[in-house]
Amino acid sequence: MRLSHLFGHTLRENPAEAELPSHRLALRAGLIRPLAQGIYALLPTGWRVVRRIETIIRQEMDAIGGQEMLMPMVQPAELWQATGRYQAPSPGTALARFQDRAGRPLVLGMTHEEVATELARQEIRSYRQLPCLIYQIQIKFRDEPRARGGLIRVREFIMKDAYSLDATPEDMAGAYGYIYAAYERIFERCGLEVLPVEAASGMMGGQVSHEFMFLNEHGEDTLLRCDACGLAANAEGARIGLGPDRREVELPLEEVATPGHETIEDVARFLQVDRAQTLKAVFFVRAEPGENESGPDDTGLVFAVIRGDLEVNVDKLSAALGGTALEPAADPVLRAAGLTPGYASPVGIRDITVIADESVLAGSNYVAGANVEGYHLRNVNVPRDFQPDLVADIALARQGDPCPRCGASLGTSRAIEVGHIFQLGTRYAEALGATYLNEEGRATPLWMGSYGIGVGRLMACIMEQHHDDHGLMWPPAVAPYDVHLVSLARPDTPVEQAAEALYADLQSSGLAVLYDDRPERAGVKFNDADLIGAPVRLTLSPRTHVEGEVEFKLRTAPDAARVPLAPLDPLLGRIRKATGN
RNA sequence: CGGGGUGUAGCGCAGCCUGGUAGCGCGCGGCGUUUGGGACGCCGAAGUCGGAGGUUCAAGUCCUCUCACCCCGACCA
Repeated sequence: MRLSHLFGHTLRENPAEAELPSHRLALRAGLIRPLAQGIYALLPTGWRVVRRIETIIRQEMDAIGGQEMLMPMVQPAELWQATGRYQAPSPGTALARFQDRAGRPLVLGMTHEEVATELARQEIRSYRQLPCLIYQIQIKFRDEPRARGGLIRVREFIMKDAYSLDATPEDMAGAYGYIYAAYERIFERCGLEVLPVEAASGMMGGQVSHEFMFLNEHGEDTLLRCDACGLAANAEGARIGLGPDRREVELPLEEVATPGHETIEDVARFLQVDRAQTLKAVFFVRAEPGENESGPDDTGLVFAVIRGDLEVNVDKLSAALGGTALEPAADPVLRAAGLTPGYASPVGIRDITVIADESVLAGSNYVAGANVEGYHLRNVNVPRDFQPDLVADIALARQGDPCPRCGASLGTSRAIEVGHIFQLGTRYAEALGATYLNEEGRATPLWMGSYGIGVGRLMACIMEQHHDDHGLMWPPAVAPYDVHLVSLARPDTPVEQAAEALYADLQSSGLAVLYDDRPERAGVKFNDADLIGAPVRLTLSPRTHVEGEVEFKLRTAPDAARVPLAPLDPLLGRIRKATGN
C-alpha cells in the first residue's frame, strides 16, 4: 500500500477525547474513527489487524474441530422470549429491540445462544451427530449504558462466538477444556498476556465459567488474586475462605438488652465480641414476587443471614435463588412482615425465605437480633435456633479476605475481559426444545457451552500491551503490515526507482508492505512509521543507495543495520525472521 | 440514570470572568528554498463559535432549555 493514497491519515497531535493509550494510538495511527458513542469505523489499517487476529482465531478454532458459519444479526424476539432473556432484567435495555413493517418484534443480536440453539434444534437429531462445535465471527450490538475507553467497551463490536453441542455433561466439560486450551493459544499467538480466572456467569446462566483477563489499570473488572497459590477470580463472583472454624460448645440462648445499638459495629463493641461472632441480617425483595420460586412465602421478601464481618454479594444471592432480581427492602416492608429493623432476627421467623451464607455454619454462639426493639440474642446456633431455607455462598469477596484455596490474604488487580467461556448446561436447549435421540431412542436436551472473544477489544488490549511513547509496536503475527518501507528519495531519481523496485519485489515475495512514497521530510516519515508500528522498517535513501544498501530496523530495537539490496534473499530472510512470514 | 468536565476552522487550543470587527499553532492549496527524526519564507482557502430561545443598541462572551462527546459511578460480556 502506498502511504500517499492510504485512506486514513495519521494524527500529529493527541485527540482530546482519548485517554487510554490504545484509544489514543488507534486514532492517531489511523486505525479507527468514531461514528457515534461506542460505534467505530475500522479504517483499512485497523481492518488489516482485525483480519489477522481473525485468521489466528479461525486456525485455532478449526484445529479443534470448529465449524465456521454465520448467524443473522437480526433475530425474532420470540426466540428471546422463549429463553426468558427478552423479559429478564439482566440484558434489559442493552438488548436493542425494534419492529419490522408488519409490527413483528425483532432484536439485534447481542449474542447468539438463542439462534445457535434454534439451529441445533433443527439440525441435530441423533447422538451420532455429536459432538459439534460451531462458531462465527459476527457483529454484535449491545446498547450499553456507557461505552468507554475507545475499543475497550463499545456498543457495536466484532465478536467470535462459539457454541458446543454435546450429549452429556461430561462431554460438555471436555469440549470446554479443548476450547479453554485453544483460547490460551489464540491469545499467546496474538502476543497478549492473559490470565484465566474463575468468573460469574451473569445473564448467560450456567455453573462453570472462566474469563480471560488482560491485566490493565484501566480495566473495568476487579480481580482478586492470591499471591501465595496463584488463584485468581473476578471479584464479582469470587469465593472467599471462611477463616478458622469457630465452632464451640453450644451455650443456652439468652436475651440481652442492647438499647440504641442497631449496627453490627455498635452491637459488637457494646457486647465486647468480635464482629465475626455476630450475625448480620440483610433484606431484599424480589423484583417479580410470587412466581414459582422456592420458599414458603409470597411476600417476595428474602432474609439473608451472614457472619457479621462479611457483606452480602447481591449477585451471588440472586443466583442462589435461581436468578431472581433483588432490590433492597425498605423498613416499612420489614415492619409489615413482622420484623424489627435494627434488631431483626432469623430466630422464630416463619413465612419468609431465610438464606444463610456458608460462613454461618463455621461458627457458633452468635449474637443476633431478638426481633424486639432494644434487644439482641446471645448464643444463637444453627440449626438449633433457626433453620435456613437455603445455605449458599453469598459472601462478597473483598481485598484482604482469605483465599478460599490456601487462606492467604487476597489482593486486587484491575483487568479487561477479552474472552469469556461458559458451560451453559441444558438451559437453552430445554427452553427451545433442542433435543437429540440418545442410544435408547429417547429425546434428551443438548448440553451446550458458549465461548466468546471480543475481537476489537482484543486488538485494543494488544495495543495497550505493545506500545511506547512513539507509537504502536505490533506483535508480528497481528501487525497490519510486515514492512514499512520509507523512501527518502527525491522525485525522478535512480533512488526513487530503486525504492519502487524494492516495493514491488517485497510485495511479490508475499510480504505486506506499507510504502511511504510521500514527498515528506525524513522526520515526518520516521515518526509515522513509529506510530503505525510495523515490525520492520526499511529505509532507502541516497545515502544508503550509493552503497547499494538499505537500512533495516526493528520497531522494537533501538538501532538500525545496513543490508545489501542485491541479492534480495538475505534481506528477505532477515525480514521473514523478524515477522514470521 | 447520578456526579464531574468539554463543545470556537480538519486536529490541538486561546478568547468568555469584565458583551463592542473571531484569533494562535499544526494541518490543507500555490510558489520558492530545504532534504536522515514532526524544515523555512511568501501568498491563500477554510468558522451557522454544538443547537434553540431569551436579555441587550450589540452575545463566542450573560440567562434558560436542549444536544453531543469524555471521565467517575450505577449497570454490563
